Amino acid sequence: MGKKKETITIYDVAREAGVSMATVSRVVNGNPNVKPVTRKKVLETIRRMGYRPNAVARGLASKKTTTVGVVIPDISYAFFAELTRGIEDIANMYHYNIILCNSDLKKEKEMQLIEALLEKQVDGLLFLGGEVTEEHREIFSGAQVPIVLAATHDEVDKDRPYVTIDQVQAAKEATGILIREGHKRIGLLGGPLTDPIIGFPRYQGYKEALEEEGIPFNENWVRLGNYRYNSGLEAAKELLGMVDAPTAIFAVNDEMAVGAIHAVQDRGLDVPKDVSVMGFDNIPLASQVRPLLSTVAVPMYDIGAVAMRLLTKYMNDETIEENQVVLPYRLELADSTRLKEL
Amino acid sequence: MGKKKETITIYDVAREAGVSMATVSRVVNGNPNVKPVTRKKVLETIRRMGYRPNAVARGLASKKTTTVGVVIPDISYAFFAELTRGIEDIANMYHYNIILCNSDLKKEKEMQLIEALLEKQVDGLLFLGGEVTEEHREIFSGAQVPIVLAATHDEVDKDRPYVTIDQVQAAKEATGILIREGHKRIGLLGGPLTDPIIGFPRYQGYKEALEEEGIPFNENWVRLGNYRYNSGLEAAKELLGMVDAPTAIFAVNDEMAVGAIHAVQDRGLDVPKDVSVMGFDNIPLASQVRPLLSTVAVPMYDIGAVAMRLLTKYMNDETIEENQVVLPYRLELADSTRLKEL
DNA sequence: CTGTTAGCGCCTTCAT
DNA sequence: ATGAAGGCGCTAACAG
Repeated sequence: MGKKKETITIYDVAREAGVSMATVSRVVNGNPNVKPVTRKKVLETIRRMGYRPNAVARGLASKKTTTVGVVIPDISYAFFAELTRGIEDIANMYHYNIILCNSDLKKEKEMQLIEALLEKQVDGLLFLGGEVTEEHREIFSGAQVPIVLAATHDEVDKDRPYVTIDQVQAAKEATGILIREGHKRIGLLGGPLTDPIIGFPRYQGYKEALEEEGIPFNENWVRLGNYRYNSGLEAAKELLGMVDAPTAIFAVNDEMAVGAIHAVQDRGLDVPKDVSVMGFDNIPLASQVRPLLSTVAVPMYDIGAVAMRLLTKYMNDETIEENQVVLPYRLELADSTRLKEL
Repeated sequence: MGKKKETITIYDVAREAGVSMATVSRVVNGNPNVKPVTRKKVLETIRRMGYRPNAVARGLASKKTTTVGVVIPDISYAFFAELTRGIEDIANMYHYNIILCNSDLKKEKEMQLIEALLEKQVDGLLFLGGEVTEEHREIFSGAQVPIVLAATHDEVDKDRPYVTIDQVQAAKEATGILIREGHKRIGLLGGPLTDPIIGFPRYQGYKEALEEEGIPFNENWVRLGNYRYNSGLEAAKELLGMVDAPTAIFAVNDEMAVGAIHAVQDRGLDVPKDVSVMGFDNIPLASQVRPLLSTVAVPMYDIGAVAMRLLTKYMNDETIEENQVVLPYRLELADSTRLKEL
């Protein structure tokens, strides 16, 4: 493990090949200004000596690391794992590597991570999923590299690039499905209302849908969870235990929605006959449950991919036409609701 | 975005603070050999100037990047996401960052990624989940940094550090549960038998369990999938359609197991009354299904955490007592099987 | 405790 | 098409 063999440098290769460092450097970097014969010779001695370019040295000299930082709430959430896959695929395609950091949505940790990433001279930064506060804006603006938000946006800095979906509208439409099924008592399994990215907007959409259709809004039918299965299960249990229990439940994410389905079933009731359930996100779980979950299909992979692509444009000084992208979502009506057509 | 402000270096700070670069460096790195007054002064001008250390330069000079490479099959698999979380947490604890790469188990891509990671001078490497071939051994042995395997091991190089579980034994015990429930016709939803890490060993365990108990092994009850939900669903459908259909199914991972549960239910049968189902891994999905899935609880997070911890020991030249760790697993008997006690 | 001095390995003009 | 030389920003002896 980790034998300290003498590291062989570009200089060694140059000497061995009878050329200068500059020439070796050119060959390594695919600079066309090298006579084919020379190139061949260098390439050969590189292989023979087992030379491996030192990207750190290159980074110092060229001021580019071909590495981008990714700050994400929690990779063990299916939603973010999917998104990260999109990021990594595109990064890989453009020959970037990603340094992945979990923030757990802790502001202090986020700051720390961003700082560390910038010290490591990443060529760009992707910030996912959390609220963008004044402190964020401060450190962002002090960065000398492009920063793109994914699955979130900045309420204040209207110029900050981002890629996301229209949360309010999607939640509104999802709720609308339940309304059009004829439900009057529609429960909400929400996230923290202090969460300006997911929790609040989706709650907002729910409320707006009710208002628009003149359906009474009942505070008691709103339960706030933490986006996890168990919180959905428990909250739904409470809802179903009420005398005027809801006949439909809109959960602001799929995990909670599946929890709700099971709460209904555990009570001996049927989904969607007795209670309709609508989710949000369309993580794999949505199609790994019975009945199949109706949900808002969020293009998770694409959000990551598009955000990363946008970042590469910044990093390469390409002209960018649209730096704030709102991706389309789609209602995926399956078996946990009764309406099958939009 | 990315304003090219003049980068301020350690030299600028030194000049401004009226000390030498060395002193600033000492302060930045927490070297105790600095008079408190001096330290304070330096710290102050650092803050005032907004100096941010350049980790790339530091890496070149110190030959340490405090970054480790992680090659993983696919972050969108719950199993690996969980594992990665363990890795990242420990990495973070020891002030390392991780460069995450998805290999999709493609050997060529793996080689490429490892090469790139080594060029980036990672201080160590974690290789997850795939087969270790001769080519792997070659590049591993050429690396000047420690490399540890997680959730896999090397059949040939008996010294290569790893952290995993006893796949065969676990599969054997899982199958044993089904046998002790009285089943004689036990189906297997396996992975590719060419996969020496998961597919084959778990198949092996299944077979051994049958043999030991004198239960007939029937080729027809063995279906190989790709570890995904749908492949489990489809394969189970086939099994259930047979005239001598199995009365119990052992799936070598949870996704396929849940697919099997649904295949049974979609057929109007009951789990576990008509068919028992046993999974493997204990990903969150196992407890987000009805009936709750009985499974082999693999300490995914711990595998990642322990592997990373082991790697830090190598990187810091700590004495390490055990460099090949076989973590314990646990049978988690829930509602998809009938046996409740071991 | 603090300063001086070499590099670390490579890129990048600038000559040739 | 190729070589020479000066950094990139920081760490690490080595003096003092």
